[in-house]
Amino acid sequence: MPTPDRTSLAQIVAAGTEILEAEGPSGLTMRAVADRVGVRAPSLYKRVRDRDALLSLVATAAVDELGDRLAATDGTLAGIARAYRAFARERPEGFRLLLSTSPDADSLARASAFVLRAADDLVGSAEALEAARLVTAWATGFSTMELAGAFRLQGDLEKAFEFGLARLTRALSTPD
Amino acid sequence: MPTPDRTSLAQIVAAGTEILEAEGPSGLTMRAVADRVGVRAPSLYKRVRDRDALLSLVATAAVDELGDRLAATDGTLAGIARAYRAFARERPEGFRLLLSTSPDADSLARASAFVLRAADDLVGSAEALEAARLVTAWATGFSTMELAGAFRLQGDLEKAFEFGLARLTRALSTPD
DNA sequence: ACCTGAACACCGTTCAAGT
DNA sequence: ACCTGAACACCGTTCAAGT
Repeated sequence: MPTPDRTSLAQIVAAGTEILEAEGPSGLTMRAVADRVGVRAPSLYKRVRDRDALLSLVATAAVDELGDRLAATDGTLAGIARAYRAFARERPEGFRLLLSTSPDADSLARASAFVLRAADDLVGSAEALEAARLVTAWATGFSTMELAGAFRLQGDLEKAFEFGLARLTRALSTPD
Repeated sequence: MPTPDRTSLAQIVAAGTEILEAEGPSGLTMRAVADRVGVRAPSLYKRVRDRDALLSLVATAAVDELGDRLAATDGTLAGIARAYRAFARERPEGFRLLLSTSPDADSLARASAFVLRAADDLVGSAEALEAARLVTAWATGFSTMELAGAFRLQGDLEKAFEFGLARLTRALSTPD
């Protein structure tokens, strides 16, 4: 005797995303997700293998959102870097999750492609990959440390970000 | 009637560090730590407020070890960056923990001072802080992404690291 | 075919009772 | 003064039983 579906995978991932951002990773329990979508915890296992798989899906959703934001920039390295940092500040838990969990490879590749294209425009194809990695690593580390409160020494964080961006852009646009 | 101490805070932190590196953060349970030091879990609460406090102590021990490694370099930005990455590769869980937990401020300041001094030698005191943040953010992001397996595109990671280091060093040694 | 209650093996943490 | 067993409120997950 079939039963009508009372939830869906998309609804579960959306609930997971909202709970993650509101309560942090430890608040993202199977029971909390189930509560939010209106079923009991065991029912989630019909759509998701286990909690780790749910975290991966939430991480993938975060990368997809990041990709959307990068797509909406002007396509320069500076625009991309600023959008990247803005995402980290507005979605701190999603940002941290995507660094600690492996999101879907295609979603990751899509977001990476924007950085790669911007790097290619600036330095040419021979060094595009290395240049993209330089900028991505810097923006990732800057955002990670900013979220962790690791910049304890005094000084203006905006200034530090723009300083880094200016120096990186100049370093990449000067050949050799 | 006093009882002889059966463990110590140092022993608990050391056990936590070993378990973290061997089993990951989810394996670092109060019962696992208690087992390793030879007491029952409730006894740990005589020396540590709760599991979060223990994680902070383990994170601080990791920063201290990082500080020791930075102290053993030649003091150039390149030497420091390579030692930083080596630490992340050899102590991946400790490295991740120190980014997600706030370690002791003094320990963090000590490790930061080596980077700040190297930056000062290269760019002078006016821009030393920004330059140190640029290099630290890059090394942090590079290591984070390397550990996360986020560099999925083909290409040599050693080459990407040395490319980044060379460009950063050049960008910082050229004034303006 | 999906949903549920009950159950299991784990957690972190508290606390009264021992020595 | 430290250590312990017992207990509590939580977890993730499984599974037989319902519809």
